[in-house]
Amino acid sequence: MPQTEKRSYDPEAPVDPRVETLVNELIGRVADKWTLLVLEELDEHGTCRFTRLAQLVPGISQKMLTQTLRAMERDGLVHRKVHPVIPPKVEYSLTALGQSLGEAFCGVWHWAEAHLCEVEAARTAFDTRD
Amino acid sequence: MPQTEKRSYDPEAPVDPRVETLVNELIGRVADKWTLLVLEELDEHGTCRFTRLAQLVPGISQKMLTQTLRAMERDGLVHRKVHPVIPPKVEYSLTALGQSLGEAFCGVWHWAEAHLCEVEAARTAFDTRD
DNA sequence: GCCTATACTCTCCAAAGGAAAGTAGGCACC
DNA sequence: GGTGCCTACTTTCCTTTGGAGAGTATAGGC
Repeated sequence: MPQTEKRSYDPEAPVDPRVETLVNELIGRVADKWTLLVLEELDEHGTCRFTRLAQLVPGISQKMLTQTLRAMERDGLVHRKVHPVIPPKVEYSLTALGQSLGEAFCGVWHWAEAHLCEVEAARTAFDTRD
Repeated sequence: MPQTEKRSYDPEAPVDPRVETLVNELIGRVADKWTLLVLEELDEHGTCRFTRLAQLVPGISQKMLTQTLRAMERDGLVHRKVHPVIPPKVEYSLTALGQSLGEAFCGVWHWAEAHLCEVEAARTAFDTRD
């Protein structure tokens, strides 16, 4: 079966190559393991503080959490609210843009839940075959 | 505004923590920059050979292309057809599972195209503010 | 004076990733 | 018969990224 259509959206797209490059860069930036996991926890739990997020995201190091949050803030995905108190209090929350990305990734979570067994079956088949 | 619902799908989910862990692992595996880019090119161009993919995916090294394709094959996302001829000929194509993942990521491509300008604006704002 | 709590920041080391050269093996050309 | 080509990888070497754990600054409580 050949491709019936190139993509399921935007069928008449000639797509400017510069735009395609930029989109590829953005995907490379945003399709990061930690970004995705942080996005999900913020989407699920709402506003969170640093240490809460560190507990929620399984296996992330403090360094990566800081870096990921900074990058997401730079991209306009999260809002960082600093309360100037002692001890320091910083709250992170999703912006509207971040929430829209979360919704866009919804389909992927769905897919992962739905096809978990298939993937595992494919893995064991691959491992035993070789 | 508090969270009106925890996720936009599966509102009554208590979600087995073991499943959640597995899903997280799978997301971490699949939400990789190179996996995503390879998936898109295979989705867009259909069956491709190794060197063709290397040209299509901007900036990938041969080692990463090999590793990514192997991992995707192991996960049942791509099919690897070897023609025993000289010079060697190997064709890669998406399986049904791979195509379903491509469709799931559709929303993310959509999002990236739609919000590119917002992200760039947020970046320049962040960079000049600091 | 000392301890605590918080959000980082720094240092050191291991793992991942990129560039470029090497490999296998039949085939065409000289 | 030797040389080089073609493709899909490997291998090697080196840079960058990422993780573990300790350190920093600050003010209030004991």
